[in-house]
Amino acid sequence: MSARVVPEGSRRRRRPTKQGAVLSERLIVDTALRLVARHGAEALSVRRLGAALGADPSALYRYFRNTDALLLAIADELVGRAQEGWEASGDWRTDLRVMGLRIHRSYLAQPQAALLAAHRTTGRPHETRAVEKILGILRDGGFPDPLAVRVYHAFVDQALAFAAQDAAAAALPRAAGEADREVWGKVYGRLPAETHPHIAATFPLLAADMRDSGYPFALELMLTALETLHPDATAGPERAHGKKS
Amino acid sequence: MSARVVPEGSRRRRRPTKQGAVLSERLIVDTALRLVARHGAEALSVRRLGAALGADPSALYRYFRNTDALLLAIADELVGRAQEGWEASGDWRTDLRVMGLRIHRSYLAQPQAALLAAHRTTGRPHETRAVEKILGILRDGGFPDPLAVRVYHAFVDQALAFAAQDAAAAALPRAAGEADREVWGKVYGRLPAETHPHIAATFPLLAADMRDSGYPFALELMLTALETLHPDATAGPERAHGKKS
DNA sequence: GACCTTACGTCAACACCATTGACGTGTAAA
DNA sequence: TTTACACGTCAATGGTGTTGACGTAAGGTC
Repeated sequence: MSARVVPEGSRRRRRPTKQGAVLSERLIVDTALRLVARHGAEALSVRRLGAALGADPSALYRYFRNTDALLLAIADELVGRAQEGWEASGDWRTDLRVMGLRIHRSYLAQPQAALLAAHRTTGRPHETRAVEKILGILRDGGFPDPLAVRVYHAFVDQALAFAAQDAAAAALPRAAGEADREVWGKVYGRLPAETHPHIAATFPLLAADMRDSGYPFALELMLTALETLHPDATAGPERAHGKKS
Repeated sequence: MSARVVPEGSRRRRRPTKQGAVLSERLIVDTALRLVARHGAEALSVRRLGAALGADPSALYRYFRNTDALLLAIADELVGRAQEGWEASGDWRTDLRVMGLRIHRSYLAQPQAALLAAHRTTGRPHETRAVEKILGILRDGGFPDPLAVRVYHAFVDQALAFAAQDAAAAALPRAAGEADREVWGKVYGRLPAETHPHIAATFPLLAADMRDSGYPFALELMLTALETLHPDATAGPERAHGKKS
């Protein structure tokens, strides 16, 4: 047994592999992300990652305790990427909308890792920074603390839940994903009006709508509702007052 | 190769296994659910399920083309359980609310299985019936078809996404789950106001709110927004100042 | 420049996984 | 009673994550 993993900070010996690669936590995470992006979620296995790195698969265990630890490292990277370059506009509607879509998009870019990350609380720097930002949008936007907190919770959970949901669809093995999509034509398209009148009546609309994620519309609905809950609900929309943060 | 699976309707020979079990689609799904409930999602493998049934693992392939088909059958069972005994009240707000909470609850009752199932489109009987019901609530409630379809999509995805999200938290290995919950006290509770002013200012509220699911509030927000979008919105609740989309 | 310690890449093995083709038994229909 | 074939079983294939043992070469020390 023994502790095979040496913490990244105290690494000193950097021995190249037989094929000449010099491994590092960073290189492994990046290679994994490239592998998934290029060949799909099911291509991410220890053996394949080893091959892509030009190293023996078991070498990875010198850097990560197990594949779970590797996926978490990848996930943390995603949280960071979602915030990269974001700046507050000062209008809470805009800021929430952009932040929600950013989270959703960034997770979708790496479905496999997203699935693992979306329901964990890591407490790592990227995550706390994101929490701080969203709370800031709401409090600076004029929501009183108790409401801001409830809204924060619903907003974040919804973004993460949809991200995971859509990521799961994207991470499905090719065959299973196609099967799911075919169900719409093969099953729902052929339900008779006698037994399923509502489906039969709206089928073309349904089939078209279900192709995309439901998140953008769900997000708009949430923003609409927040408009009515906001303390100055009577005031107009566009009013970028002084900002903060 | 060849078609090993005989459709459930036309089964005739029921030969007991060596250990005396008489297999059926129903028995297999029920056993799988029991297995998952008892030993966690990772205990669900063809081999273990075979053992639990008292049959050779490969016997399952006489009933399901592959493990994916089995998963879909499990998923549909959960959908069915969510609808059991439901009756329309005639008020679309009430009906949507009840339906959403039912789905959420039914999935949470089997967190491990829910995780495997919440992301799939099965096209099976229970699922189509649920789709028909929800579409019916919206169309009978007065939403015009194009809007009804969009709302249906957002509503269902929201319910399933939150269900999966909360199921995931409930299904986490005990150690990992506790670790995640501790993060709130150990990390978020100790962030200094200088670097994370918003978190520091609202921490007690945050820690309390994050203990429960965000779904009920998110669902209310969606219903509030739908009130605004509904054709006879003018009568609506107080401060819905003619927002349109 | 020689020596020592040990990090870390490699190898081989283990236990598990899903899936499939061939086989033969016993059931149910004729 | 006979016959056909449904379906449970067996064995094999090629995948997976993970680990213990091993040796080599890198880095620090003198």
